[in-house]
Parts: sequence; structure tokens; C-alpha cells
Amino acid sequence: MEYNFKAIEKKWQDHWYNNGRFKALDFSDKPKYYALVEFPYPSGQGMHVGHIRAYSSLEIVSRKRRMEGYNVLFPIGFDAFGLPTENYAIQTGTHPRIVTDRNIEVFTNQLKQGGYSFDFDRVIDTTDEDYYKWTQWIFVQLFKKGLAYRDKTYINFCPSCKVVLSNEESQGGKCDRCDTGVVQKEKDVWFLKITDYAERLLTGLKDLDTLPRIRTEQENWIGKSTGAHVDFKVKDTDESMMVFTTRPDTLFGSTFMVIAPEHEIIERQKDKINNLDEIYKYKENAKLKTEFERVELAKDKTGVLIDGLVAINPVNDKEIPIFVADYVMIGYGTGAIMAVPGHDTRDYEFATKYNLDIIEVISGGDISKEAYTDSYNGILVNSGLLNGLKVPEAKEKIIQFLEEKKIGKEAVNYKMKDWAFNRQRYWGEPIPIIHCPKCGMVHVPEEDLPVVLPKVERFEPSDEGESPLSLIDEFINTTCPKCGGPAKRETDTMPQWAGSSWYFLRYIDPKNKEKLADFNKLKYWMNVDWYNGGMEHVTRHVIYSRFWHLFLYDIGVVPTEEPYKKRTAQGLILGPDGDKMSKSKGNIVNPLEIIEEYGADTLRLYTLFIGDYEQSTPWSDNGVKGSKRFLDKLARLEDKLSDEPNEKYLTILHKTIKAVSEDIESVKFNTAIAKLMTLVNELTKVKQIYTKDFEMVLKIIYPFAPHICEELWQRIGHAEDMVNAPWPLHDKSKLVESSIEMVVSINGKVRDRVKLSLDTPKEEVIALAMSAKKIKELVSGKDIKKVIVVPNKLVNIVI
RNA sequence: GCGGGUGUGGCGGAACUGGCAGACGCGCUAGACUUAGGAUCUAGUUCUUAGGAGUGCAGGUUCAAUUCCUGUCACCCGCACCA
Repeated sequence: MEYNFKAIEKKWQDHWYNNGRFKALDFSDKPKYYALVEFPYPSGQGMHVGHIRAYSSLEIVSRKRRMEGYNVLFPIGFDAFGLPTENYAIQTGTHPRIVTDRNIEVFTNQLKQGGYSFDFDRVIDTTDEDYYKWTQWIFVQLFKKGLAYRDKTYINFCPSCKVVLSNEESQGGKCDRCDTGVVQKEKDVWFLKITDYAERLLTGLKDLDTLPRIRTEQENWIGKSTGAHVDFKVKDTDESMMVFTTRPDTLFGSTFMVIAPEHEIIERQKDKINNLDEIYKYKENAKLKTEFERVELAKDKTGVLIDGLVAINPVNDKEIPIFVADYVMIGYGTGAIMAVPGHDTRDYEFATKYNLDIIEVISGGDISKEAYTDSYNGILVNSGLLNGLKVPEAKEKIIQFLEEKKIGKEAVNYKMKDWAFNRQRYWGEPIPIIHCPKCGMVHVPEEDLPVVLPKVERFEPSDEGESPLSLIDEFINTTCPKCGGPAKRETDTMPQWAGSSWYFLRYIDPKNKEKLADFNKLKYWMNVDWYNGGMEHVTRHVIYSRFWHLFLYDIGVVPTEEPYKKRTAQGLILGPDGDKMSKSKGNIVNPLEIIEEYGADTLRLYTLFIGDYEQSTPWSDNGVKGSKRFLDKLARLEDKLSDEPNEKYLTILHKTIKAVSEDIESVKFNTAIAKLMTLVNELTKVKQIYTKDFEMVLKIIYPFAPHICEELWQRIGHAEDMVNAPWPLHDKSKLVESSIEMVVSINGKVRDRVKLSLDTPKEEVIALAMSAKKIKELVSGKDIKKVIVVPNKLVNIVI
């Protein structure tokens, strides 16, 4: 057959999409399978080869599942709110709505050119009013339960994007999008109380089938640590300061306290502080440093003694000095620590620098040289009631003591902070809240949702960083839903994470006007059986969406607690030069060009064959040709078809069916394809291929390269397409050959091989091995110490 | 610093519970068919002085180690003054 991929691919795409061949049916009798890929941001550049790789995995799984008799939901949509579109709008003056619609159209066409078996009847767009109505609805529910709240805090602010960033978006002290240094700014912001769900987000991970790396990244992000809260009285005041410590056992060794520069006690007790100017100056300096500098430059610890305030160590009533230092973070724990220089490296460094007492309370180290931080083998000393105990016992005892005396208690602390949930931007979901001078903050009634984004002329935030919505009077001015008096709308919008935190639920019932999704449909389809996406979304997106899902479960909207059963993450496709693909490096490979030159089947195949799916691998232009040649060879097999059965290749055929079936399930697409190539190579060598066998070959290649397989399938006489053709099962009896080759080695080195029949008894095997010519020569005159036989594999002779 | 991971030909990468290292693909070499080939097909392709050496490096366990153990080096990813 002449393999004219252009005509073939177009023909079959039209056939599939025009006939709704990939429609998922609600409540079908078949077992359901929900395969989810992270939906794309429809950027102006169109698809990236990374998209192809990300979708091809579950595309294969979905096609295979349909053949296995499942009712498959394999949806796609668009996560279309966000900065790039908005920035483009600012530059060109084109409304984001128009840009988004255009980009979505381009993306949809490209996805169809890839031949993906998405159910295009369920496409969602997060910027669609019918969609973000429900994003707002969820926000309202969170607000009603007190899980969405407004607070004044220091926020990460990007001076270039003029936008508030979450901790996740300002990792390393740089803006996620433009790399500008992030500055701290005090602002009124919306928070979602994700910390209330910290423990459940952690325990829920147990049931998620995923890589250790993905699991630990989420665990680290949640950052649970256990210890105690302890109150330190401040002398001559009625104040006490609470600290969090994981080492309450070292309490007797605490010789000073350190608080973050932002700690509130400074303001409350400023009358008592003699060196207030110095402290303010220190605080100003700390604020000027970006988070990044604070980490990088402050290896050398700095701090200022608070002159005028003295703390009292609650276990021995010793008076200890209090310092302000920026190595203590206001956002972690209580923003204050008890310093135990003898047994904490940072405190040790600080104490040495400022000449503070260092007391040994755990023996085993040498605290004249460095802090002794061993928490398993040490024995407590100089610690009153704890003396002689091992660290774990001491922890228990001191907590008991603290609780009896009401000066502290056992505590758990999480690194995770509440989720800063607002942006001063136009292209996002308006936060459905009304500020009433009488009633305070009131949510927009559910029946009035959505709060529609108004048309505006200008999309830039104001210079003070306020949302462009704040410039539109008709939008802002409204009436209070509670008292009917004049009130003002919230002008901030939600971050891009909002729409993607629940989108997988909407696929299940994308057109529902009454609810975000029908409960019975959710019951039928949930959970997501397999979710694939980028490694970069593993901490933020996965945690956020699990949080929303847990919340929706709590209020009875969804039937399951956790949304995902299995999560995988594809590795990046790097540029041919081995660097990450980027515009500036000019090493971007355009998938449309590859489709043009080699076809979609080849492209899909190659993005999976390129290497281990979960590993990053460089692109190779030549490598693509190999995948194309494979398909050419497959097409040429048509000439060998015959009505007569042929035994010659049956073993490899059935071995391949088995191996490919297994490899797909264990995310080993590269080896699955390698085995398919081997099979086709073998079939190329034989004279005749029985048509019935060839059908099986087509079926196992179909999920990878569906267009060419459909074409060949039709050419050998099938009227029905392959979408629901039954997946072949391997025949066990065909897996093993009756005669096998066994390796004969001497001292572990392969010297010869012998042919014999399967399951030959041990004695016979040895006899045969010994009589092999080469072996005879090498063994003659030597002492045979031992002979090991591994059935059907090898014989090892030890001399 | 802590956590996770990876080191195998010229390149991308295979190798199930220890059992023929280098599957498959690229590239390269030679040949065939060709006016031509950057198309296709066939054969070869870890290195190397017949023997041997070889999976980052140094040891160990074993009849047998890419695989298990100890130490060590390098790189990648994530978190990071986390109390």
C-alpha cells in the first residue's frame, strides 16, 4: 500500500469526529473509565510538542480501554483565564474574549489534526460564563463556611506584572512569569483556608497511586512537623510569647529568644523598648531584601537585641534576652523561636556571633565546637526533671509537664500557608462579594451568579496595583443583597488556579444549568481513574484541586473524598540541543510542521518512543524518521497477506500482544513501541502473513497510530471502524517455543549454547552441555567443582 | 543543608523477582537497486593486539551483579535560615 498519510489522516479524522465515535455515554452498562489530561492554556503560539506527549499517553490508554469494552470519558477543555492573553490584549488592544476564542479554535483544530480521541462534545472553557458561574459558586460556598476570608498581610508583589503572587508563584523570590524580584507589600487580600485541610491533604495521599517523587513533593509542600507550643512570659508585662518547637526536650538549654522583625510585640511594647530606632531600621532593611536575598545573603546571621524586653524561660525561670533577626520568618510557626544554641546550628551560629550562653542539655556531642543535633541517641543533662532520659522520652515528659503547668502543649505545625486567592487583574473570575458599609462583606446570592466580567476599554491594572475593574463605576456600584443599601463590588479577580481546581467535575456534566454537575452522573464517573499532567503542576494544582474536592465532598456536592486514583507526570521534551525549549533559544519544535512532513501517527509515536515517559529527553529530528519508517514497513506488510495460516511468527506475535498490553499499563510506552517495531521487523522477513493474524497486529498498533491502522483495517475488508474492535488477548500456549537455546557458561562467562527442548531434565541438560564441543575443550583436565542449572535459561560450570 | 532521582556504545535509550549487557531507534560503514539518492532493501556496528576488558569510581556478597550491600564522585529536580 502506498502510505499517503495526508489523505488517510484527514479521512479518518473526519470519520471519527463527524460520527461522534468518541462520545462518552452517561450511565452506560459498560464499566466506566475516566482518563484525564491537564487541559491546555490556549496560547497564541498553538500547540507545543509537549502537548502531544502529554496527551498521547492517555490517548493510548483510552483507545485501548474502548477496545477492552469500557465506556471511556476522555475529555479536553481550555484553561483560558490568565496573564498571557491579558498582556496580549494590553499590547494590541484586542479584547481577551476575542483572543481567547481565536486561540481555542486554533487549538481545537490542532488537536483534531493530531487525531486525539477526545470527546469534543464536552469541551469546556473556564472563561465561559456558564463555567465560571460555578467557580464563583464554589467560592461563595467557601465564604459561607468561613474558608474564604480577607486579611491584611504582607504579600509577595511583582512590581513588573503589578500583581500579587502566591508563595507558589514566587518560589526563589522571583516572579513565576517574568523573573522580576518579588517585593513584600502590605495589602488586604483574600485567602482560602487550605490549612484547615492540611492533615487530610496529607493522609489522602496514601490512596493516590503515583511516583515517590510526586508524593514527597506534596508532603514537603504541606510540611507537617510535630512538637510543642510553649509560652515565654515577658518580664514586667502581661504579655507572653508563644513559640513553636520540634525540640521541646531542649527547653532547658534555651538561652535567648529570637523573633521575626515583623513580630507584633514590637509595636505593642514599643514604650518599653529603648532602641526602637535601631529595630525599625533593621526591620526596614529586612523588608527591602527580597525573600531570595534574605535566604542567599543572610547566611551570616544578623540581628538586634531588644533593649528593654526580657523573656523568662518557663521551665527554669531564667531571664533570657530577646533578639530581632530575619532568620526567623513571620510566616512560619509563630514568628518567634526559643533559641537553643547548644543543639541547633542556626542558633549556635547566632550565639557565637553575639557571645551568648551555650548550654549543653544533651550529652554526646562537643558543643565547644558545634551544635549537637542528634535527637535519637543523646541523653538529657542539665535539664532538671528530664536528666538521664533519652530524647524521645524527654519530649513526651516535657510536653506532659508543660500541659500540667499550662505553659505549653503538644502542637502540629504545617509549612503550608493559606492560599492567597486574588489578583488585581482583568482576565479572571470576579470575586462574587459585595462590600456594604452596613453589613460588611456579603456574598452575591447564588441565584444572581455569575458576576459577569464587564466589558472594559483598558486592561492594565492601576499603578497602585488595583484591578482594572476598580475603574468601572457601573460595575462597582451596586446594592447590598442583605439591606438593599448602596454598596460596592469586590474588584479583584481570582487566580488562574481557580478554574482548574474543579474542571474535571464539569466534564461529567458540562451543560448543566442547575448544578455544577449532577450528583448521579458524578457518582457514575468519579473518580478520575488516571490523571496525567506536568511535573510542574504536581504540588500546586494537584493540592489545590484536592483541597476544593475535599471541601465539595464535605458540603455534599461530590460523592468521593479524593478526586484522583492515579497520577502520572510526563517528562519534558527538550530542544535538540538538550536545553529546555524556549523562544529565546530558538530551539522550539513545532508539532504542526512534523504533522505536515510525517503525519500525526508518526508524531504521536515518536513523542512516546523518544525515551522513558516520565523522564526528560531531547528531541531528535532524525529520530522522527525512524518512527515514520516503522509505519511505512507496517503498510508494506499488506502485500504479504494470505488466507493460509502461518505458524512461523506466532510466538513473537503473542509475546508482543502480552508485552504491549502490560507496558501500556505501566507507562512504558517506549518499550511497547520498541516491541511493536521488533514484531513488524520479524513479519517483514516472512513470506506470508495470515490475514487473521495481521488483524491482531493492527489492533495492538491502533492506539499508537490509529489512522494508518484504520485504513489498513478497512482495506482488508472491514466495514466497521476499529474504535470498539476487541483488544486481542495473548494465547498462553503460543508464548513458549518448544525448542529453546540454553547458554553454557564457565565461571560465569558465556562459552557456548546448546539447543534443546523445553523443560529438559537437569541431568540431561548437564550431559548435553558437557558434550558441547567448546565446553569439552575448555573443561578437559580441569576439576569441576560445581554445576548450576537455571531451568530453560543457562548452565554454569564452575572449575 | 534536607528530600527525591539519575549515571550503561558516537547519540536517545533497553535489560522481569540477580542469570547471554547494549533490545528498539538514530547515526555510521559496506553492498544491492538506481541517471542520481538525503528513497528503499541487505549485512555489519561497545572497545580491543588471537586473549580479554567493559554499565560514574573503589571495595564487598555470590557459581553468577547494570541489578544486592558499604563507601565515594558527578549531574538533575524539588524544598529551603521550617524553629
